[in-house]
Amino acid sequence: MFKILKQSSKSKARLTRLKTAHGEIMGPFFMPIATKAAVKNLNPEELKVLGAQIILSNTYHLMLTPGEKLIKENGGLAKFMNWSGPILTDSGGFQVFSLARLRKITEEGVTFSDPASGKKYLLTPENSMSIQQDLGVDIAMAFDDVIGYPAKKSQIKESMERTTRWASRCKKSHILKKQMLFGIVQGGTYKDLRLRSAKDLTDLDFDGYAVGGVAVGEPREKMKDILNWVVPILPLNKPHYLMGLGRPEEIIQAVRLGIDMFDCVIPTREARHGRLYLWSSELSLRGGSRRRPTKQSKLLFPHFVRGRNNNWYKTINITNAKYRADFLPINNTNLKQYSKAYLHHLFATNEPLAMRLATLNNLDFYLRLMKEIRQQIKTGKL
RNA sequence: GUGGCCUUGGUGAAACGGUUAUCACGCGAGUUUGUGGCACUCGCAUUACGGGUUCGAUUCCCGUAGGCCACC
Repeated sequence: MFKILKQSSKSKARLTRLKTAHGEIMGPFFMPIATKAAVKNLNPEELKVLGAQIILSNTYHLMLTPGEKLIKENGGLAKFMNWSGPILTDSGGFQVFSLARLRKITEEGVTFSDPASGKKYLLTPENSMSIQQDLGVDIAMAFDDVIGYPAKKSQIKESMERTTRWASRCKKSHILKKQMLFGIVQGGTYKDLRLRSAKDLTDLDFDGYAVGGVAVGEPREKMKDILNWVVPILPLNKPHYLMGLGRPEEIIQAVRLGIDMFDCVIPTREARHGRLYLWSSELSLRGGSRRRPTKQSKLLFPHFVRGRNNNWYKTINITNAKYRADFLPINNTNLKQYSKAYLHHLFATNEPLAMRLATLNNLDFYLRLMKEIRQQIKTGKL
């Protein structure tokens, strides 16, 4: 099911292959986010072309609309949305923490009301499992209790221990054999809590392990500490998933610390606000100095393994006035045929195509980044 | 031609003669980490022009320019 094809000698990075019911995934990999059964502005065919191997969707959103039963009736989430590859769903633990109103946590589960309708719902480890099994996804996540930062250690401990008890209940009610189930390590920024959580979850024997409760307001440097504590005591022969992260340099750092899987709203959400992720090598390509395609492909992938700085990529805000008359291509990969000035205009006039092109750019960047990471592990550079 | 009303950022509107001229949109620049496209932060004005009264004028008076309405 899960195989490590190569272990880096320079770091804890590994080149991996994960077999799922809907196909194989080469890791480390990034999952574009399709919260409500759609990656915003793109269709599944385009995701394939971009190189997406798997997408992430949400228990919380789909149970509210259209309801998991309807999707089950339609043959499962993949068929419902016409995506032929693997899907991972989040359990709803994070969403009831970040989105729901009037959240009440008890040992049984979480009651909350949907801000849109006002209706009350109950999410428990058992029905989170049931919903994810109805959706028929390849990877289900255990229902966890997420807590923000800062919080008292006693509260973090309580939520971590509850997460472990819930994980055990998830295990018991998970009967769909072809679906993998991942546990989620909690414990905030405390080493003893993180270690406890990781150990207890390992004892429950999951198909993969996620590090959760990161990027919930804690200082950024803490992430490295957390991964340094947790990853070494997770089973080596299981996938390691860092939930919700992150920026390109954070992903590379996490890969070095042994993480195989990522998801993040950054590329798609920021695209909708006009922020584009670009390779620095592309920005230095000025009009006039045309290069041959063969040389260009080398230029696109900088040796980001060297040095600590992040100047191998840049972000620009295409809505900035300085792009009004910038007739250079948006990028030199999948959007060479459109100029920055055109995209600037699309944002200025609020054309739907604006978000679409920006999303195509950012996902191309993220998925190429992952491809490059795999290549560099393969060739011993990372 | 005569009389009346009017002129405040890019746009539309506020401000009894009294702090740094307010609000919305727009524009300019940011924030965004297991997704609302939401939201938030910061910046953007010689109050049409020229005079006068006053301790102090967007506010009161006179003139000029421009706009709207009515009448001959």
